[in-house]
Amino acid sequence: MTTGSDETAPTRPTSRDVARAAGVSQAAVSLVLGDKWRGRVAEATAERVRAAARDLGYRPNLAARNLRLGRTRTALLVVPALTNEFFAGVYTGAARVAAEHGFGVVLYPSPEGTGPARDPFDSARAALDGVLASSMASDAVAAIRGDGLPLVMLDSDPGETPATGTATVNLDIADGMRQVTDHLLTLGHRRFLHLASAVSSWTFDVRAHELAARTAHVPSADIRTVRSALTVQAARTAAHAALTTPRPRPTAIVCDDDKLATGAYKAARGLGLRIPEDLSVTGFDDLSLATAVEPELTTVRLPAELFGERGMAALLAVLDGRTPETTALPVELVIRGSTAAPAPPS
Amino acid sequence: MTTGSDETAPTRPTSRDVARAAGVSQAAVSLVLGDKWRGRVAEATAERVRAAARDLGYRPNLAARNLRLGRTRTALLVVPALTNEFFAGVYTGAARVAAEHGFGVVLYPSPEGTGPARDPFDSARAALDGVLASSMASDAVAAIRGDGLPLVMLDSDPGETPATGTATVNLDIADGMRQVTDHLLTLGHRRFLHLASAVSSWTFDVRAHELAARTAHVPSADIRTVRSALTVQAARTAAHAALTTPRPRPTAIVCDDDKLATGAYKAARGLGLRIPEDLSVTGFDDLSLATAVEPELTTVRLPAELFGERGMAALLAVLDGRTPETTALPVELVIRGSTAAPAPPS
DNA sequence: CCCTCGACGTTATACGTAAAACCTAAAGGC
DNA sequence: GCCTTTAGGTTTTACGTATAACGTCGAGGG
Repeated sequence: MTTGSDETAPTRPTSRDVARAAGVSQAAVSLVLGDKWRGRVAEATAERVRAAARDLGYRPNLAARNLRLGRTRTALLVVPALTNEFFAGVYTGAARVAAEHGFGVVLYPSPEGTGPARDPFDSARAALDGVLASSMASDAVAAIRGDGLPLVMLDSDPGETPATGTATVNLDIADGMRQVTDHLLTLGHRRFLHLASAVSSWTFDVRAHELAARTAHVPSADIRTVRSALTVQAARTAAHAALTTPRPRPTAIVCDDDKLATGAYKAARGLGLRIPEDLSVTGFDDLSLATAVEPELTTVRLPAELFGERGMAALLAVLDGRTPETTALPVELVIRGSTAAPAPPS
Repeated sequence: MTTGSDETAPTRPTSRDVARAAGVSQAAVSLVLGDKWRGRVAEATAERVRAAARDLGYRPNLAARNLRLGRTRTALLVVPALTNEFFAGVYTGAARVAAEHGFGVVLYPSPEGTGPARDPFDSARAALDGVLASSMASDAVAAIRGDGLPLVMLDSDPGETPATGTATVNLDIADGMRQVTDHLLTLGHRRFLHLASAVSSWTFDVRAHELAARTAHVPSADIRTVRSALTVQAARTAAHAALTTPRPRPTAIVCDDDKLATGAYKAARGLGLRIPEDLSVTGFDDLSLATAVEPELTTVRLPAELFGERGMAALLAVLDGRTPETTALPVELVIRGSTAAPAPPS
């Protein structure tokens, strides 16, 4: 029924309404409310304007302001999944820095897995000034590149920075993996299973590369790799399959993130293996999951909020025409109960 | 250095540029690209326009469109925390329905805990048509109410629907809690610990009320309540404190959500209590955490995506001037390994 | 006494789009 | 032959804001 339309359309007041109420011109309202009235409008008049705005419940029309200014002071943060605590931290940091500069941050969780939806980015697109995107959400990023928006990639390959208006911010993933590998090597482990992410991106490629490089000059070191989707269930299945092949069983499972490690826990339990006596397990990210499982997980802590802060700072720099300096943020190995020396080959 | 400004400002092409390139008026471009050209523009001309738009890489200016149309086709989803898988599901459902109607959804994670930041909503505000808000993010909602935006509350008290342009969508939390309570009562439990959320909102109040109501007519039934922030660590501390008081130990812990239940697990383990032999534990939400812990958790599964779909449908109805019908969506008890009959009082 | 200058505003304009109102020419009806 | 209709567009306007450009009035200086 589109018939019943009330006549008193309660349309939101505009700056012109405020002007009428205060007995001034619309321009004066804009000056006062935009805090640019010093030496242009008398204090008494300004107060009258503010009072009128308050009375009418005036809220500026964002669309009009954005159109006039040619910018929106809004940035998009593209994340691979909403459930990831790590990206929650990234958001928090990014939002804080953005707010300090009068910017807002809007989230776009890239639809996972199910192939590229028809223009996966378009529906979420608010009017944006720039984009901060995780390298893990690569399918969504492609659509964004075409829009010519300033773009800062999170944890993408710093070597290739093709387009202008594009920058990269990184965590020192390589060093994190180095610390994990050295820790396990020092404990005496030689046979590794690498439970890797099925989605390929720089941040995961680095892990594999560093694990291989670090063990390359260790005699008798052996690495097997198995890939899995980034869920506990998928990891459990993948780990179970890998642990039941006839080959000599690995003494340590190195996982690309904590969810995968939790899957490894469940697979090990299912096979009657004790952690860490029969099998050491390491994770990556240090999510709350890492301390929820038993035993608590040895993993690599990432400075998520700082990462978000740096990313947003880089984006603001790009928007400002400056070139952001790019550094890799340090990460930290957290040793807990899931790693120990392997049982001697009896 | 704001001195170096390049002269070839690569400004985005407008519909007027497209018009020039295609040799038509700007209005014709708008008609063609807006798919309203049937019987108004010749097919050949339309094709010329589309080609020009493609060549120039034309993207319509959202701010201008929003201003012109007076609406943005964008809704805000206010969630209490980004890490919550439940709200990830809600988002997925809401985004799907929104997309079917040409709407986009933007997320606003209400800053948790640390008191109301200065206008917590303002910084994230894109130009919005309406808001979908969790009742758990109550502080942010207050700011939104003032803006006069159409608002649909998720899991808020359906009894009080004060403002116009406001509706409520609910899950049948009461029934979920009824099922939990009945399950435990049937197993023979009589002494309960209710590990409740420290943040108060309708969705949690219902749990407490139903637990009390359901056990009221059971002789010798006893309930103690302890509140905790919604994190594993806080829950562990709270549960530990409650389990070490001199009073007779409860045989079952009923938790307001799965995170709290995980905290209860850790507290129990720390005290040498076995689950479920010495202590039954129940959760709420059925997050992936529920199957990551050992033993897997008996909990209540919530139809998160359906909830998001219904919420967005209700918001779209309100925006359309219709009155959404309000129903409580069914929930389901999932019985796993964390509940069993209590040990006989030997 | 004229000119300048600062204080206090106002008027006018542009941002890019959508759509209502308008125009023109050719085809068709009677 | 004149009137109507229809296809195929164009001209114009409005959305609400920010700001550059422009007035105006009184005080003060020379």
